[in-house]
Amino acid sequence: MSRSDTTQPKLDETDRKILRIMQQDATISFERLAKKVNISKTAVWNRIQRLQQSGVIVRQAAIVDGRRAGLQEVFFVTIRTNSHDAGWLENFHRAIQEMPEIQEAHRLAGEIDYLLKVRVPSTAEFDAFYKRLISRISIYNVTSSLSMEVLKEETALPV
Amino acid sequence: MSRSDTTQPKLDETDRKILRIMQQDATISFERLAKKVNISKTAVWNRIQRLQQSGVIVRQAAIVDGRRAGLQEVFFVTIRTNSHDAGWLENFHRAIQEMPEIQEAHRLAGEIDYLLKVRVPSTAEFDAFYKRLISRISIYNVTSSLSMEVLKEETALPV
DNA sequence: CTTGAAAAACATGCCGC
DNA sequence: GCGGCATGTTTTTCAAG
Repeated sequence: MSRSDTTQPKLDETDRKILRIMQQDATISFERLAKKVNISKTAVWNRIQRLQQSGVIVRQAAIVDGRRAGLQEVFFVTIRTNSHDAGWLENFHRAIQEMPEIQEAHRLAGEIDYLLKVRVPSTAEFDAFYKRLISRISIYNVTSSLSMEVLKEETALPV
Repeated sequence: MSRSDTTQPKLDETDRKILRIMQQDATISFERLAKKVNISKTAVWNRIQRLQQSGVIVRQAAIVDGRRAGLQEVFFVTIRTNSHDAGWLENFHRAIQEMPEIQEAHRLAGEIDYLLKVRVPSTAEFDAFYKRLISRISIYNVTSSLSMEVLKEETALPV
């Protein structure tokens, strides 16, 4: 199952401190990080190594401001479907992975089957995206909601 | 307004290449990055400096796997309200910023007023969060949907 | 924009405790 | 587990074409 392939390494408070700091600034040197969490440089190095190998730290990345990078609009797309066969699913999964405008895709419990977060340069571009989406997959019911205002968009997790 | 305080620096194709690479791996050295985008090390350095100062690159951060870090569950919370006065808004905004479980918050056009993405260790923890939320703000209608499966969760934007 | 140089800061691995 | 030392690498600034 999609939920079971994730082993959970035990994290102590020092690990979580390291994660909190590195989620805000991954350019910090081992030396300064070591001082902040009150262990040696070597120990910090070993812990980060372990956190990376166990997949807790996925990667270190530049966080880009969507609006300033020319991607002004965020839409949320809810999808209800009636075809739940394997072929439809595979097709749907492939479409999601292949369409870079789709930033997030979740299968939900309840009324709505799927929720997508979509980021595009403009509402006109969203319309083009929408047409491409519905031409690729058969959908029973779709609704698209424009985000008028982003109140919070936080990449750092509360570890 | 909340949408107009974002100036948009012009980005050329080299800038976008740099952003694409650094969104995947910010630990790359200037030298290797320079080779990849076919300009000099110094030029890369200057561009990155400019991208950071103009706010296109917000920061460089460790990307953490929520499940492996002990945050197993994702919920989406839709909110409809009937009180739109300034006091309610301020209170709501403060609650959103202060509750670290809330990773994203959007004001939507249409039926739903607000959409929250909430990340918690367990469904029990979500229940506790939910009670805290509705005790802080008066809400006309709320629905919470559990994400059964994360099909895609991409921090890199398609610049 | 480029090359090249140079100092300071840093990463990395090894050593003995 | 720890601290320190040694090596090579990287960052950052600067000069000059």
